Amino acid sequence: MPQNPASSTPPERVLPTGIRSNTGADLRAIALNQFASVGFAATSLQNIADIAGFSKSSVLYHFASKEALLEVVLTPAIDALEIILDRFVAQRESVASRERFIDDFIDFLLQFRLELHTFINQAQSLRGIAIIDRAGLLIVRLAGSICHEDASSEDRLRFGFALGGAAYSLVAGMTFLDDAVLPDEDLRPALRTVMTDLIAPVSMRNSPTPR
Amino acid sequence: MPQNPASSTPPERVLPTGIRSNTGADLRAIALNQFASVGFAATSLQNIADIAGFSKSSVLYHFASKEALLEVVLTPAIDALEIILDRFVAQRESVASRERFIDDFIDFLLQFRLELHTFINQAQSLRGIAIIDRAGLLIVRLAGSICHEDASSEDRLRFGFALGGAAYSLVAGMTFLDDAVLPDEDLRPALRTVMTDLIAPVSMRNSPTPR
DNA sequence: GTCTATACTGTGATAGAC
DNA sequence: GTCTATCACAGTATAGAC
Repeated sequence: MPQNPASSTPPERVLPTGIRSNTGADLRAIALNQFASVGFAATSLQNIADIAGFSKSSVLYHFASKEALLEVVLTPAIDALEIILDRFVAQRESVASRERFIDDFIDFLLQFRLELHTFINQAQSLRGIAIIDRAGLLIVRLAGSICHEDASSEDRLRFGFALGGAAYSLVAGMTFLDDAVLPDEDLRPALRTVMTDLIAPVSMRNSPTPR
Repeated sequence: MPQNPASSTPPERVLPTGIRSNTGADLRAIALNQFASVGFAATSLQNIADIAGFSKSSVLYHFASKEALLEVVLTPAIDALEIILDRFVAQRESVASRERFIDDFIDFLLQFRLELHTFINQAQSLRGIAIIDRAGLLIVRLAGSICHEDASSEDRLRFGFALGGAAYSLVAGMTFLDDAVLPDEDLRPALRTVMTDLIAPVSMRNSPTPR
């Protein structure tokens, strides 16, 4: 899976000691965890700074603002999703292409679960921030690619369940059900089955929806 | 469906004019909408007051605090869920009882979609608030009743998808896909099919999970 | 690159006039 | 029941010392 090289605001440095000083990356990871768990609005720069062991001001040295931090944190995930979606729509519609998309999407889910959770659960309140709006357009495109114009109510609902279910179960499940957190090896085949049930048949059934 | 009568802090009054003054109920509705759409943390009392056309202080006259407002807003939904769950566990496990539970649960979803969305998406950040913790215990009970101890990873995942998918698709779908909002009449049968696919078979399949 | 100090805004909440 | 005024506090962000 090709990843876009050279993004990130503060470039990684290698100190004379050979130890990588990577404060920017650490802050991104901390911020992502907080955004996903307690929410963007409820996460303060002080909060992030405390966890990192720095002061608020130090955080604002690495990132111009809280919003900028959100942008940097979410961008890799949105980029990855866009690549997957582009590849999917570039192919002729077939069972095989849809299966491949599901596999790609599961890889995406497992790699960017916190980003997806952050975005899906808080997009409404974060409208206007560039990365959020961009991601919103992607979701619309995704929905349009999975559900065609003639998709039934049930088909559209299945798509919503796939998206919301994934965003929820892969992260928030641990809120209540700590033991429900599974290792990725167990998760992958299970996800494959459930996601296939939900979105593989959408708009590919040639039998009319029973009424 | 029996609803518990006489709760609510400020009792409804009937003015001499015959017009019902119902500020408390209005504020609850506004608060619920805001909590569900922009989030509890991002919703300020000023925000609620502006929409209601009152001042912050007036809001705080009706509800002791922002947290108290959340409690009042979520309690009817949690009460309703508890009743449904009690009824389910009181029955002998069977296909019929599970089908009845799904119907009950869909009624619950349609009636309390905003409350469920608020709770599911923000429970993590609202831990410690009584109503949230109470709801969390309910979810654990629910998961335990739907998924038995011997449930597979896939079964547990299906339950998570059912919960997260419902919380997401019934509310947040409108964030991106405005046209995806369906009238309840269309929604109910579609929900029934999808939810049944997801949780009806959990732990009731006697065939082993295919590998 | 990290810190302290500071400015400014907005928040939740209280007291008291009407 | 609603308001204005006020409070203490936390929030983001900036300036400047080290």
